[in-house]
Amino acid sequence: MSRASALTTTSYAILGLLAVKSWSTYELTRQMDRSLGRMWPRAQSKLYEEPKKLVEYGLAEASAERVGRRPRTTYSITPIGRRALAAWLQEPGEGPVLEFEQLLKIFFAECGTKADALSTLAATRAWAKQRNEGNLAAARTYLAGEGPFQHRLAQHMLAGAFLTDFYAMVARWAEWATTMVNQWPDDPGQATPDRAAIEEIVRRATW
Amino acid sequence: MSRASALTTTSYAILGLLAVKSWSTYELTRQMDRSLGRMWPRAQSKLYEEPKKLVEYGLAEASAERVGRRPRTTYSITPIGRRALAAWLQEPGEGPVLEFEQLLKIFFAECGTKADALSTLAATRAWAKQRNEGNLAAARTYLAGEGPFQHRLAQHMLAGAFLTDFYAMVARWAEWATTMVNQWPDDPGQATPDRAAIEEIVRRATW
DNA sequence: TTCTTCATGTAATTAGTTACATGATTGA
DNA sequence: TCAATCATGTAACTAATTACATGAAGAA
Repeated sequence: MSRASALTTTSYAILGLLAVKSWSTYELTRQMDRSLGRMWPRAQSKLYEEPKKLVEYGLAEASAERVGRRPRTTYSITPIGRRALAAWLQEPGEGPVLEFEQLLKIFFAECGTKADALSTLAATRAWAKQRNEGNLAAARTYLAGEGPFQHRLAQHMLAGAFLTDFYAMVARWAEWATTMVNQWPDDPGQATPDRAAIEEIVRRATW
Repeated sequence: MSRASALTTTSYAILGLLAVKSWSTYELTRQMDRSLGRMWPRAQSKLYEEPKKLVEYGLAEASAERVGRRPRTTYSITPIGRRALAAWLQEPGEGPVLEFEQLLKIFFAECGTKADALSTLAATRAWAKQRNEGNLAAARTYLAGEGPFQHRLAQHMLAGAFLTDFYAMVARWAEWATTMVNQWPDDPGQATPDRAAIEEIVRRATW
Protein backbone atom coordinates (compact mmCIF):
# COMPACT_ATOMS: atom_id res chain seq x y z
CA MET A 1 0.00 0.00 0.00
CA SER A 2 2.88 2.34 -0.68
CA ARG A 3 2.02 5.88 -1.65
CA ALA A 4 2.32 6.52 -5.37
CA SER A 5 5.17 8.80 -6.33
CA ALA A 6 4.56 12.23 -7.78
CA LEU A 7 3.03 12.74 -11.19
CA THR A 8 5.46 12.94 -14.05
CA THR A 9 5.16 14.43 -17.51
CA THR A 10 4.26 10.94 -18.65
CA SER A 11 1.32 10.97 -16.23
CA TYR A 12 0.06 14.22 -17.71
CA ALA A 13 0.60 13.02 -21.25
CA ILE A 14 -1.81 10.18 -20.57
CA LEU A 15 -4.15 12.41 -18.63
CA GLY A 16 -4.26 14.66 -21.68
CA LEU A 17 -5.32 11.76 -23.85
CA LEU A 18 -8.03 10.85 -21.35
CA ALA A 19 -9.29 14.43 -21.58
CA VAL A 20 -10.03 13.82 -25.25
CA LYS A 21 -11.99 10.64 -24.62
CA SER A 22 -11.92 7.41 -22.65
CA TRP A 23 -9.52 4.78 -23.87
CA SER A 24 -8.78 1.18 -23.17
CA THR A 25 -5.16 0.54 -22.35
CA TYR A 26 -4.50 -1.02 -25.70
CA GLU A 27 -5.97 1.99 -27.46
CA LEU A 28 -3.55 4.13 -25.48
CA THR A 29 -0.64 2.12 -26.83
CA ARG A 30 -1.98 2.68 -30.38
CA GLN A 31 -2.09 6.39 -29.73
CA MET A 32 1.48 6.30 -28.48
CA ASP A 33 2.55 4.72 -31.77
CA ARG A 34 0.63 7.27 -33.79
CA SER A 35 0.86 10.73 -32.35
CA LEU A 36 2.02 10.99 -28.75
CA GLY A 37 5.16 8.97 -29.27
CA ARG A 38 6.57 11.59 -31.62
CA MET A 39 6.84 14.13 -28.84
CA TRP A 40 6.85 11.98 -25.71
CA PRO A 41 7.96 8.44 -26.52
CA ARG A 42 7.36 5.79 -23.87
CA ALA A 43 7.28 2.02 -23.84
CA GLN A 44 4.00 0.21 -24.09
CA SER A 45 4.22 -1.22 -20.61
CA LYS A 46 4.26 2.29 -19.15
CA LEU A 47 0.81 2.81 -20.58
CA TYR A 48 -0.49 -0.10 -18.55
CA GLU A 49 1.14 1.17 -15.38
CA GLU A 50 0.77 4.92 -15.41
CA PRO A 51 -3.06 5.12 -15.52
CA LYS A 52 -3.15 3.18 -12.24
CA LYS A 53 -1.34 6.08 -10.66
CA LEU A 54 -3.87 8.51 -12.10
CA VAL A 55 -6.64 6.45 -10.53
CA GLU A 56 -4.85 6.43 -7.20
CA TYR A 57 -4.78 10.22 -7.27
CA GLY A 58 -8.42 10.43 -8.27
CA LEU A 59 -7.61 11.97 -11.65
CA ALA A 60 -9.02 9.05 -13.61
CA GLU A 61 -11.43 6.18 -13.19
CA ALA A 62 -10.96 2.62 -14.35
CA SER A 63 -13.79 0.47 -15.58
CA ALA A 64 -13.23 -3.24 -16.00
CA GLU A 65 -14.88 -5.14 -18.81
CA ARG A 66 -14.44 -8.62 -20.19
CA VAL A 67 -13.57 -9.77 -23.66
CA GLY A 68 -14.25 -13.47 -23.51
CA ARG A 69 -12.22 -14.63 -20.53
CA ARG A 70 -9.80 -11.72 -20.72
CA PRO A 71 -10.01 -8.50 -18.77
CA ARG A 72 -10.04 -5.10 -20.45
CA THR A 73 -9.58 -1.88 -18.53
CA THR A 74 -10.91 1.38 -19.84
CA TYR A 75 -9.91 4.67 -18.24
CA SER A 76 -11.79 7.98 -18.14
CA ILE A 77 -10.82 11.35 -16.74
CA THR A 78 -12.55 12.78 -13.64
CA PRO A 79 -13.38 16.44 -12.95
CA ILE A 80 -10.38 16.52 -10.58
CA GLY A 81 -8.30 15.19 -13.44
CA ARG A 82 -9.42 18.00 -15.70
CA ARG A 83 -8.46 20.57 -13.10
CA ALA A 84 -5.07 18.92 -12.60
CA LEU A 85 -4.47 18.98 -16.33
CA ALA A 86 -5.41 22.66 -16.55
CA ALA A 87 -3.04 23.47 -13.69
CA TRP A 88 -0.23 21.61 -15.41
CA LEU A 89 -0.83 23.56 -18.61
CA GLN A 90 -0.21 26.78 -16.72
CA GLU A 91 3.38 25.86 -16.01
CA PRO A 92 5.86 26.73 -18.76
CA GLY A 93 7.31 23.22 -19.14
CA GLU A 94 10.62 22.00 -20.45
CA GLY A 95 12.17 22.73 -23.82
CA PRO A 96 13.00 19.98 -26.29
CA VAL A 97 15.39 17.25 -25.24
CA LEU A 98 17.18 15.52 -28.04
CA GLU A 99 18.93 12.16 -28.08
CA PHE A 100 20.59 11.51 -31.38
CA GLU A 101 22.91 8.54 -31.62
CA GLN A 102 23.70 9.03 -35.29
CA LEU A 103 24.82 12.58 -34.63
CA LEU A 104 27.10 11.23 -31.93
CA LYS A 105 28.64 8.93 -34.52
CA ILE A 106 29.22 11.83 -36.86
CA PHE A 107 30.73 13.78 -33.99
CA PHE A 108 33.27 10.99 -33.47
CA ALA A 109 33.60 10.19 -37.18
CA GLU A 110 37.38 10.55 -37.20
CA CYS A 111 37.65 7.28 -35.30
CA GLY A 112 35.94 5.39 -38.10
CA THR A 113 36.01 5.40 -41.87
CA LYS A 114 34.59 7.85 -44.34
CA ALA A 115 32.26 5.09 -45.54
CA ASP A 116 30.96 4.68 -41.98
CA ALA A 117 30.09 8.36 -41.80
CA LEU A 118 28.38 8.29 -45.17
CA SER A 119 26.28 5.29 -44.28
CA THR A 120 25.30 6.81 -40.97
CA LEU A 121 24.11 9.90 -42.83
CA ALA A 122 22.24 7.72 -45.32
CA ALA A 123 20.44 6.09 -42.39
CA THR A 124 19.53 9.53 -41.09
CA ARG A 125 18.10 10.55 -44.44
CA ALA A 126 16.09 7.35 -44.60
CA TRP A 127 14.79 7.94 -41.08
CA ALA A 128 13.64 11.46 -41.94
CA LYS A 129 12.02 10.35 -45.15
CA GLN A 130 10.08 7.60 -43.46
CA ARG A 131 8.88 9.74 -40.59
CA ASN A 132 7.90 12.46 -42.98
CA GLU A 133 5.82 10.12 -45.06
CA GLY A 134 3.81 8.98 -42.06
CA ASN A 135 3.37 12.55 -40.94
CA LEU A 136 2.31 13.70 -44.39
CA ALA A 137 -0.20 10.91 -44.74
CA ALA A 138 -1.81 11.97 -41.47
CA ALA A 139 -1.90 15.62 -42.53
CA ARG A 140 -3.53 14.74 -45.86
CA THR A 141 -6.14 12.68 -44.08
CA TYR A 142 -7.02 15.64 -41.93
CA LEU A 143 -7.03 17.95 -44.91
CA ALA A 144 -9.57 15.65 -46.54
CA GLY A 145 -11.81 16.28 -43.55
CA GLU A 146 -11.33 12.76 -42.29
CA GLY A 147 -9.39 11.53 -39.31
CA PRO A 148 -10.54 11.48 -35.71
CA PHE A 149 -10.87 14.45 -33.39
CA GLN A 150 -11.59 17.15 -35.94
CA HIS A 151 -12.46 19.42 -33.02
CA ARG A 152 -8.84 19.23 -31.88
CA LEU A 153 -7.49 20.06 -35.30
CA ALA A 154 -6.21 23.52 -34.41
CA GLN A 155 -3.99 22.05 -31.68
CA HIS A 156 -3.07 18.96 -33.61
CA MET A 157 -1.96 21.10 -36.51
CA LEU A 158 0.51 23.10 -34.41
CA ALA A 159 2.18 19.94 -33.17
CA GLY A 160 2.09 18.41 -36.64
CA ALA A 161 3.78 21.47 -38.07
CA PHE A 162 6.59 21.11 -35.59
CA LEU A 163 7.23 17.53 -36.59
CA THR A 164 7.00 18.40 -40.27
CA ASP A 165 9.59 21.11 -39.90
CA PHE A 166 11.78 18.90 -37.76
CA TYR A 167 11.85 16.06 -40.27
CA ALA A 168 12.57 18.47 -43.11
CA MET A 169 15.37 20.02 -41.11
CA VAL A 170 16.92 16.65 -40.34
CA ALA A 171 16.72 15.62 -43.99
CA ARG A 172 18.27 18.83 -45.25
CA TRP A 173 21.05 18.65 -42.68
CA ALA A 174 21.84 15.05 -43.58
CA GLU A 175 22.01 15.93 -47.26
CA TRP A 176 24.27 18.88 -46.62
CA ALA A 177 26.46 16.84 -44.27
CA THR A 178 26.74 14.16 -46.94
CA THR A 179 28.15 16.67 -49.42
CA MET A 180 30.62 17.78 -46.77
CA VAL A 181 31.77 14.27 -45.93
CA ASN A 182 32.07 13.44 -49.62
CA GLN A 183 34.78 16.07 -49.80
CA TRP A 184 36.76 14.45 -47.00
CA PRO A 185 39.88 12.43 -47.76
CA ASP A 186 39.62 8.69 -47.13
CA ASP A 187 40.92 9.10 -43.60
CA PRO A 188 38.35 11.24 -41.77
CA GLY A 189 41.05 12.15 -39.27
CA GLN A 190 42.72 14.18 -42.01
CA ALA A 191 39.57 16.08 -42.97
CA THR A 192 40.13 19.81 -42.89
CA PRO A 193 37.24 22.05 -41.97
CA ASP A 194 35.60 24.08 -44.66
CA ARG A 195 36.01 27.68 -43.57
CA ALA A 196 33.27 28.98 -45.83
CA ALA A 197 30.93 26.37 -44.39
CA ILE A 198 31.62 27.53 -40.86
CA GLU A 199 30.87 31.10 -41.86
CA GLU A 200 27.67 29.87 -43.42
CA ILE A 201 26.70 28.15 -40.18
CA VAL A 202 27.37 31.29 -38.20
CA ARG A 203 25.11 33.13 -40.63
CA ARG A 204 22.35 30.58 -40.16
CA ALA A 205 22.71 31.01 -36.42
CA THR A 206 22.31 34.78 -36.61
CA TRP A 207 18.65 35.66 -36.23
CA MET B 1 31.89 -9.30 -8.74
CA SER B 2 28.85 -9.29 -10.97
CA ARG B 3 29.46 -9.16 -14.66
CA ALA B 4 29.00 -5.69 -16.14
CA SER B 5 26.00 -5.38 -18.39
CA ALA B 6 26.39 -4.71 -22.08
CA LEU B 7 27.75 -1.47 -23.42
CA THR B 8 25.17 1.20 -24.17
CA THR B 9 25.27 4.26 -26.39
CA THR B 10 26.25 6.18 -23.29
CA SER B 11 29.29 3.93 -22.91
CA TYR B 12 30.35 4.68 -26.47
CA ALA B 13 29.71 8.40 -26.04
CA ILE B 14 32.25 8.43 -23.24
CA LEU B 15 34.59 6.13 -25.10
CA GLY B 16 34.49 8.59 -27.97
CA LEU B 17 35.55 11.39 -25.67
CA LEU B 18 38.39 9.26 -24.37
CA ALA B 19 39.52 8.71 -27.96
CA VAL B 20 40.12 12.46 -28.20
CA LYS B 21 42.20 12.63 -25.06
CA SER B 22 42.35 11.43 -21.47
CA TRP B 23 40.00 13.11 -19.07
CA SER B 24 39.43 13.21 -15.36
CA THR B 25 35.87 12.42 -14.39
CA TYR B 26 35.12 16.00 -13.59
CA GLU B 27 36.39 17.11 -16.99
CA LEU B 28 33.98 14.61 -18.52
CA THR B 29 31.10 16.27 -16.72
CA ARG B 30 32.25 19.66 -18.10
CA GLN B 31 32.26 18.21 -21.58
CA MET B 32 28.76 16.90 -21.05
CA ASP B 33 27.60 20.40 -20.18
CA ARG B 34 29.32 21.89 -23.21
CA SER B 35 29.04 19.69 -26.23
CA LEU B 36 28.04 16.09 -25.65
CA GLY B 37 24.95 16.94 -23.63
CA ARG B 38 23.33 18.60 -26.63
CA MET B 39 23.10 15.33 -28.50
CA TRP B 40 23.30 12.74 -25.72
CA PRO B 41 22.28 14.28 -22.38
CA ARG B 42 23.11 12.29 -19.25
CA ALA B 43 23.32 13.09 -15.57
CA GLN B 44 26.67 13.85 -14.04
CA SER B 45 26.67 10.77 -11.85
CA LYS B 46 26.55 8.57 -14.95
CA LEU B 47 29.92 9.97 -15.93
CA TYR B 48 31.41 8.68 -12.73
CA GLU B 49 29.87 5.27 -13.19
CA GLU B 50 30.11 4.48 -16.87
CA PRO B 51 33.92 4.67 -17.26
CA LYS B 52 34.24 1.91 -14.65
CA LYS B 53 32.38 -0.33 -17.03
CA LEU B 54 34.75 0.61 -19.84
CA VAL B 55 37.67 -0.36 -17.62
CA GLU B 56 36.03 -3.66 -16.77
CA TYR B 57 35.82 -4.43 -20.47
CA GLY B 58 39.40 -3.38 -21.08
CA LEU B 59 38.36 -0.47 -23.28
CA ALA B 60 39.80 2.14 -20.94
CA GLU B 61 42.34 2.46 -18.16
CA ALA B 62 41.96 4.37 -14.94
CA SER B 63 44.81 6.14 -13.27
CA ALA B 64 44.39 7.34 -9.70
CA GLU B 65 45.98 10.57 -8.53
CA ARG B 66 45.61 12.68 -5.44
CA VAL B 67 44.64 16.30 -5.06
CA GLY B 68 45.45 17.02 -1.45
CA ARG B 69 43.61 14.33 0.44
CA ARG B 70 41.10 13.75 -2.33
CA PRO B 71 41.25 11.15 -5.04
CA ARG B 72 41.07 11.98 -8.72
CA THR B 73 40.56 9.38 -11.41
CA THR B 74 41.71 9.98 -14.95
CA TYR B 75 40.64 7.67 -17.76
CA SER B 76 42.39 6.90 -21.03
CA ILE B 77 41.36 4.75 -23.97
CA THR B 78 43.17 1.48 -24.76
CA PRO B 79 43.89 0.00 -28.20
CA ILE B 80 41.01 -2.41 -27.62
CA GLY B 81 38.86 0.60 -26.84
CA ARG B 82 39.75 2.21 -30.16
CA ARG B 83 38.82 -0.92 -32.02
CA ALA B 84 35.52 -1.18 -30.16
CA LEU B 85 34.76 2.43 -31.01
CA ALA B 86 35.54 1.85 -34.67
CA ALA B 87 33.27 -1.20 -34.70
CA TRP B 88 30.46 0.81 -33.16
CA LEU B 89 30.85 3.50 -35.81
CA GLN B 90 30.19 0.91 -38.47
CA GLU B 91 26.67 0.30 -37.26
CA PRO B 92 24.05 2.71 -38.59
CA GLY B 93 22.72 3.82 -35.20
CA GLU B 94 19.39 5.26 -34.13
CA GLY B 95 17.67 8.32 -35.53
CA PRO B 96 16.83 11.32 -33.36
CA VAL B 97 14.59 10.80 -30.35
CA LEU B 98 12.75 13.86 -29.21
CA GLU B 99 11.11 14.57 -25.86
CA PHE B 100 9.33 17.88 -25.89
CA GLU B 101 7.12 18.68 -22.94
CA GLN B 102 6.15 22.11 -24.20
CA LEU B 103 4.93 20.63 -27.45
CA LEU B 104 2.82 18.22 -25.44
CA LYS B 105 1.24 21.21 -23.70
CA ILE B 106 0.46 22.81 -27.03
CA PHE B 107 -0.98 19.52 -28.22
CA PHE B 108 -3.39 19.55 -25.28
CA ALA B 109 -3.88 23.32 -25.29
CA GLU B 110 -7.67 23.12 -25.50
CA CYS B 111 -7.73 21.98 -21.87
CA GLY B 112 -6.08 25.20 -20.72
CA THR B 113 -6.34 28.87 -21.56
CA LYS B 114 -5.13 30.79 -24.57
CA ALA B 115 -2.76 32.65 -22.25
CA ASP B 116 -1.27 29.33 -21.13
CA ALA B 117 -0.51 28.36 -24.70
CA LEU B 118 1.03 31.73 -25.46
CA SER B 119 3.27 31.62 -22.42
CA THR B 120 4.36 28.08 -23.22
CA LEU B 121 5.35 29.25 -26.69
CA ALA B 122 7.17 32.23 -25.20
CA ALA B 123 9.16 29.81 -23.06
CA THR B 124 10.01 27.80 -26.16
CA ARG B 125 11.25 30.91 -27.96
CA ALA B 126 13.37 31.84 -24.96
CA TRP B 127 14.81 28.34 -24.82
CA ALA B 128 15.78 28.42 -28.49
CA LYS B 129 17.31 31.86 -28.19
CA GLN B 130 19.41 30.88 -25.22
CA ARG B 131 20.65 27.65 -26.73
CA ASN B 132 21.44 29.42 -29.96
CA GLU B 133 23.51 32.05 -28.22
CA GLY B 134 25.69 29.45 -26.54
CA ASN B 135 26.06 27.59 -29.79
CA LEU B 136 26.90 30.72 -31.73
CA ALA B 137 29.51 31.77 -29.20
CA ALA B 138 31.20 28.40 -29.58
CA ALA B 139 31.12 28.63 -33.38
CA ARG B 140 32.64 32.12 -33.33
CA THR B 141 35.41 30.94 -31.05
CA TYR B 142 36.28 28.22 -33.52
CA LEU B 143 36.06 30.62 -36.42
CA ALA B 144 38.63 32.80 -34.66
CA GLY B 145 40.94 29.79 -34.70
CA GLU B 146 40.68 29.36 -30.97
CA GLY B 147 38.91 26.64 -29.02
CA PRO B 148 40.21 23.20 -28.25
CA PHE B 149 40.55 20.29 -30.66
CA GLN B 150 41.05 22.20 -33.89
CA HIS B 151 41.96 18.88 -35.50
CA ARG B 152 38.40 17.68 -34.88
CA LEU B 153 36.88 20.80 -36.37
CA ALA B 154 35.51 19.11 -39.49
CA GLN B 155 33.46 16.69 -37.35
CA HIS B 156 32.58 19.23 -34.72
CA MET B 157 31.27 21.54 -37.40
CA LEU B 158 28.83 18.97 -38.76
CA ALA B 159 27.34 18.40 -35.33
CA GLY B 160 27.33 22.13 -34.61
CA ALA B 161 25.46 22.79 -37.83
CA PHE B 162 22.77 20.33 -36.81
CA LEU B 163 22.22 22.09 -33.51
CA THR B 164 22.25 25.49 -35.18
CA ASP B 165 19.58 24.43 -37.62
CA PHE B 166 17.57 22.76 -34.89
CA TYR B 167 17.50 25.83 -32.68
CA ALA B 168 16.57 28.04 -35.62
CA MET B 169 13.79 25.64 -36.57
CA VAL B 170 12.40 25.59 -33.04
CA ALA B 171 12.47 29.38 -32.85
CA ARG B 172 10.74 29.83 -36.18
CA TRP B 173 8.10 27.27 -35.33
CA ALA B 174 7.40 28.92 -31.97
CA GLU B 175 7.02 32.32 -33.65
CA TRP B 176 4.69 30.94 -36.27
CA ALA B 177 2.68 29.03 -33.67
CA THR B 178 2.37 32.22 -31.63
CA THR B 179 0.76 34.02 -34.55
CA MET B 180 -1.62 31.09 -34.95
CA VAL B 181 -2.60 31.02 -31.29
CA ASN B 182 -3.04 34.79 -31.29
CA GLN B 183 -5.86 34.28 -33.77
CA TRP B 184 -7.64 31.85 -31.48
CA PRO B 185 -10.71 32.91 -29.54
CA ASP B 186 -10.29 33.15 -25.78
CA ASP B 187 -11.42 29.56 -25.33
CA PRO B 188 -8.87 27.39 -27.14
CA GLY B 189 -11.47 24.66 -27.32
CA GLN B 190 -13.35 26.83 -29.84
CA ALA B 191 -10.31 27.45 -32.05
CA THR B 192 -10.99 26.52 -35.64
CA PRO B 193 -8.17 25.23 -37.76
CA ASP B 194 -6.71 27.48 -40.41
CA ARG B 195 -7.20 25.61 -43.65
CA ALA B 196 -4.61 27.61 -45.53
CA ALA B 197 -2.13 26.88 -42.77
CA ILE B 198 -2.69 23.15 -43.09
CA GLU B 199 -2.14 23.35 -46.82
CA GLU B 200 1.04 25.27 -46.13
CA ILE B 201 2.24 22.53 -43.76
CA VAL B 202 1.54 19.88 -46.36
CA ARG B 203 3.60 21.90 -48.79
CA ARG B 204 6.48 22.13 -46.33
CA ALA B 205 6.29 18.36 -45.90
CA THR B 206 6.55 17.73 -49.62
CA TRP B 207 10.19 17.26 -50.57
C1' DT C 1 -7.98 -26.45 -37.58
C1' DT C 2 -4.09 -24.09 -37.46
C1' DC C 3 -1.49 -19.96 -38.00
C1' DT C 4 -1.02 -15.20 -37.52
C1' DT C 5 -2.02 -10.96 -35.78
C1' DC C 6 -4.51 -8.32 -32.50
C1' DA C 7 -4.98 -7.48 -27.69
C1' DT C 8 -3.96 -7.53 -22.60
C1' DG C 9 -1.26 -7.64 -18.96
C1' DT C 10 2.77 -8.74 -15.39
C1' DA C 11 7.56 -9.54 -13.83
C1' DA C 12 12.29 -8.82 -13.86
C1' DT C 13 15.84 -5.87 -14.78
C1' DT C 14 18.39 -1.65 -15.60
C1' DA C 15 19.67 2.75 -17.02
C1' DG C 16 19.44 6.91 -15.27
C1' DT C 17 18.35 10.58 -11.88
C1' DT C 18 18.21 12.98 -7.41
C1' DA C 19 20.12 13.68 -3.30
C1' DC C 20 23.76 13.75 -0.35
C1' DA C 21 28.42 14.48 1.45
C1' DT C 22 32.69 16.74 1.63
C1' DG C 23 37.48 18.32 0.38
C1' DA C 24 40.13 21.99 -2.29
C1' DT C 25 40.71 26.55 -3.96
C1' DT C 26 40.08 31.28 -4.54
C1' DG C 27 38.86 35.78 -3.64
C1' DA C 28 36.70 39.24 -0.58
C1' DT D 1 39.12 33.62 7.88
C1' DC D 2 34.91 33.10 5.91
C1' DA D 3 31.99 32.29 2.03
C1' DA D 4 31.42 30.80 -2.41
C1' DT D 5 32.54 27.95 -5.96
C1' DC D 6 35.12 24.25 -7.98
C1' DA D 7 35.82 19.40 -7.77
C1' DT D 8 35.01 14.44 -6.53
C1' DG D 9 32.48 10.78 -5.49
C1' DT D 10 28.68 7.42 -3.46
C1' DA D 11 24.06 5.85 -2.17
C1' DA D 12 19.29 5.53 -2.62
C1' DC D 13 15.66 5.62 -5.52
C1' DT D 14 12.63 5.32 -9.57
C1' DA D 15 11.15 5.80 -14.14
C1' DA D 16 11.35 3.21 -17.86
C1' DT D 17 12.59 -0.77 -20.71
C1' DT D 18 12.85 -5.64 -22.07
C1' DA D 19 11.13 -9.91 -21.81
C1' DC D 20 7.65 -12.93 -21.04
C1' DA D 21 3.06 -15.04 -21.20
C1' DT D 22 -1.30 -15.86 -23.15
C1' DG D 23 -6.21 -15.25 -24.76
C1' DA D 24 -9.22 -13.65 -28.79
C1' DA D 25 -10.31 -13.09 -33.55
C1' DG D 26 -9.92 -13.66 -38.21
C1' DA D 27 -7.68 -15.61 -42.32
C1' DA D 28 -6.07 -19.51 -44.92
